[in-house]
Amino acid sequence: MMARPKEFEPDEALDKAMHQFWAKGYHDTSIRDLVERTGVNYYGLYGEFENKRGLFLAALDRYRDTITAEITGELKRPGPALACIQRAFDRLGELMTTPDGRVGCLICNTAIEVAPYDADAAAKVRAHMELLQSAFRAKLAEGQSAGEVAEDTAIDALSEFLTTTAYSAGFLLRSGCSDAMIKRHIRTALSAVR
Amino acid sequence: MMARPKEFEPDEALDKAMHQFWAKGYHDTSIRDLVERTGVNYYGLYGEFENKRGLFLAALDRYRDTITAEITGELKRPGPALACIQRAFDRLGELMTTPDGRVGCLICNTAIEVAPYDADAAAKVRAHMELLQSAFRAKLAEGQSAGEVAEDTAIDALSEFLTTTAYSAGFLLRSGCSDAMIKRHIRTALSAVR
DNA sequence: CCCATTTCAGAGCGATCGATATGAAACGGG
DNA sequence: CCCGTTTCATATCGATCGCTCTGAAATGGG
Repeated sequence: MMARPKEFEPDEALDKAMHQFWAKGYHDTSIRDLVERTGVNYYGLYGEFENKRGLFLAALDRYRDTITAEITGELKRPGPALACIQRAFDRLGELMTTPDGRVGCLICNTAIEVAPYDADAAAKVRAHMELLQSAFRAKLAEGQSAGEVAEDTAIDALSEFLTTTAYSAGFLLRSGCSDAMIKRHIRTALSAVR
Repeated sequence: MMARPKEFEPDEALDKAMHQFWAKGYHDTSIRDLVERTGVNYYGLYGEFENKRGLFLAALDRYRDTITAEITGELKRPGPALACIQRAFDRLGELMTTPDGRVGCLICNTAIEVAPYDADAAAKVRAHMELLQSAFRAKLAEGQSAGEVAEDTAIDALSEFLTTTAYSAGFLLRSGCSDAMIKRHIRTALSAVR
């Protein structure tokens, strides 16, 4: 039997909630904020997700599947490894400013604010880092077999460094550092690997 | 005329409050938490500092004057610039783990959690970055006139990069990254400048 | 030895938190 | 065209928030 239909699209709602958490963090975002921003009422939110924390954890997954996917997408495109990696960092820089402002990276923010006291959030942060690292690693390995990355390059260490550098960029951007400063930081950091 | 004496030392109380904010962040620390941790009651806290936010801002200053002073102190000691800078990073790594755990850097945490929505906190974060940068810059200039740092080294750019790298370390430590991983990150980053 | 003054300990304030309960509204099946 | 079911919109819950107020306790001066 049919009944009254939902008036919201779960993915759209989750996307809006994600942006709210992204901009304001976990503790400074209230359920009322989420109801306002998503346009979904309490019943809908609590029915779709278990509670505030469940919605937050789902938002972290949504971030991985949309925002982070843009970064790893750049790394999966064909072409020279170094140029590709540079484009990934460029894209990263673009994605960290939204209509809400210079919000940085949701995973970075979560790592600082929530992860130390929430094992599930911490696990998602860690998984996210490994996802990013494996994307860098794959591209470097591809570049190596194509002969454009030196045979003796330590790919594991390098992909790890690229990952930590990407996270640093997210942190610095939200910190209020200028785009120019961040660009300099990344350029200097990447110069260590060429 | 005299009256009942205070039963707490303002600096001690501020120090304990600082550690609470350092570990738990601003929004997840309640006044009751602060009363418990400092051993100072509401009347004392609100008399000494204006309110929760005032106490927090005072804690940021306290952090600069105690913790950060340890880092800049290393940079002010005589000796070869590079070795000195390395020691400063070592000290930094030590200071970011406290009895509360791997708490990272209070200024980094504040930059992420509070600064985007609190102009005063943001100003303190910025001032802190410049403090650190000028300490690096002074040491590099000293090393340059001593002939151990190349004459054509761009000291401004380098001190800026050392600063952003130091902040990155604070971020990575709280993120749950292993000490080994952070050490590798710093070593790789610093290799860019030698 | 009382008194004015300050601090202490904690009760209590209105506001807001996350979460739930309630009644009206929107459907399709019989 | 009502009925069962689900969602919508919102009132409401107990708990906790930042903060203030209240009486008791602790001081030194007169």
